[in-house]
Amino acid sequence: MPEAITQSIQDYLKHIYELNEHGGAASTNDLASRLSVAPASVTGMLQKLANSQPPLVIYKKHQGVRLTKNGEKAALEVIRHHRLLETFLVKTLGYSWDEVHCEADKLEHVISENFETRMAAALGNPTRDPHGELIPTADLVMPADESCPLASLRADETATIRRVSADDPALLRHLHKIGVVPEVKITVKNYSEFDGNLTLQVEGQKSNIVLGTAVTNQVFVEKEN
Amino acid sequence: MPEAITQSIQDYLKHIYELNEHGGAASTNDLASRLSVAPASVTGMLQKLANSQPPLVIYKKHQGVRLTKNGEKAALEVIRHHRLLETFLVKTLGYSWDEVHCEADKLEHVISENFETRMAAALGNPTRDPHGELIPTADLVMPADESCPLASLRADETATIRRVSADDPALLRHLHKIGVVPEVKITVKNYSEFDGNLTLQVEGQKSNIVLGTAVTNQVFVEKEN
DNA sequence: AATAAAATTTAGTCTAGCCTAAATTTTAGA
DNA sequence: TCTAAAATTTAGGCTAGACTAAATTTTATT
Ligand SMILES: [Mn+2]
Ligand SMILES: [Mn+2]
Ligand SMILES: [Mn+2]
Ligand SMILES: [Mn+2]
Repeated sequence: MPEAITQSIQDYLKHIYELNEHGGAASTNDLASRLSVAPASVTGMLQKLANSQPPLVIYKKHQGVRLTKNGEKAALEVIRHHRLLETFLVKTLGYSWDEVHCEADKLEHVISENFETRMAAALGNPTRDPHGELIPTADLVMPADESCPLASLRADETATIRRVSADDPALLRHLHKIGVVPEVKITVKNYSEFDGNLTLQVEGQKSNIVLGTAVTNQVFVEKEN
Repeated sequence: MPEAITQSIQDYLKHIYELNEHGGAASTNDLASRLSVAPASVTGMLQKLANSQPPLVIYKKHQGVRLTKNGEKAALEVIRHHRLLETFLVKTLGYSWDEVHCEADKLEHVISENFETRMAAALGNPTRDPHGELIPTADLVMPADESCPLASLRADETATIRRVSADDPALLRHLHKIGVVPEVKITVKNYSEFDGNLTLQVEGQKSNIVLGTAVTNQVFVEKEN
């Protein structure tokens, strides 16, 4: 009797996936703040997910959680929905890339497999969403990500922007305005060792721009080979 | 402090609206069967809706409920979402008219006003959904319905099909196959006073068809003037 | 290694929305 | 008009998923 994967559980799994990608295990507090829920509530849910049949996470007290294979599949299902929806909203309904996140966050739990399939086909089975994030395949495999943080580049390096890992609509609008969007080529003109600022030449833009690490850590690029 | 209109409440209001349209007040049992919920649960919810601030229904024990103006607006909001979504699914994602109901029933609670507006614009502000049902306007007014049941026609009368008020996918597929869909002209060739069967000539179809009252009561037409 | 701070868990509550069983009210038929 | 059936309401309970406050464990700092 596999227990129902509710909307709430889908949100937990999605955020655990994203936290697992970077650091190792996902901590109670990180989950609480991402989910806007009290830490005690997270503990309760993690215990439930760990004891569900089949288990969706591996949980050891005070040491955070990791997804099991089952939990990962369920997470990738939601993430695929989310990223396909974002793409669909932009391409089909003319949303801008700073508006789509909220809408997709609600729709992702509600669409059927039929909807997913039709949407993917209508979009030509895209591999990235409007922010450049990779879309898990229909059989729920996350493609390998070859990109590195823009912050890690130094003077004279050239690279192509692949993805912007930011939710903040104001930042997204700003980046769009200065041309910092996926598939655009950039060249680092200067690196400041004091504050980590990068001076960039952006393909298609007249003047150079300077970005701090708060921004350059959220932009991911692939270096020229 | 206007209380939150949850997904569950939206479903209650939508079904109360539809029951109010036909008979007068909506009964506990009718609501229970439409919502697939125990009658006792309906009673509990009706009391809550009647006591909410502002009240969404007028409820007198043992006499069913009617929507208040506030309740009607909330119901029309959901119905507008539902019918626009059905239209969108057919026009944009290639769904057939027998598939859309389930999907729209989930999405109707989740889309934003932004989504609604963009969708309506993309579709050219349609006035009817794929089944011919009228779509409430953006300011939540339900257009007047001029149609009457096909079952009320008699021999030699000619009419245009306006809407098909059926959920059953199998029936919808059948009607589609025999060309009984909105905006098609039909002529009654024969009425059988014994079983109420109608023999119809359907515009664009080679041979006549015979339909029983179980079907002709769900098809609505406008007579030739 | 000791201790203060931070993170996490436990314990106890709450609410929405459902349920069943029993009681009551309405309605229809003789 | 009486009575049986149908409809509805009341009473009492349950579960998911949240919360707060208090207890405990881990981590960081001296
Ligand atoms: Mn899917
Ligand atoms: Mn995205
Ligand atoms: Mn609306
Ligand atoms: Mn419809």
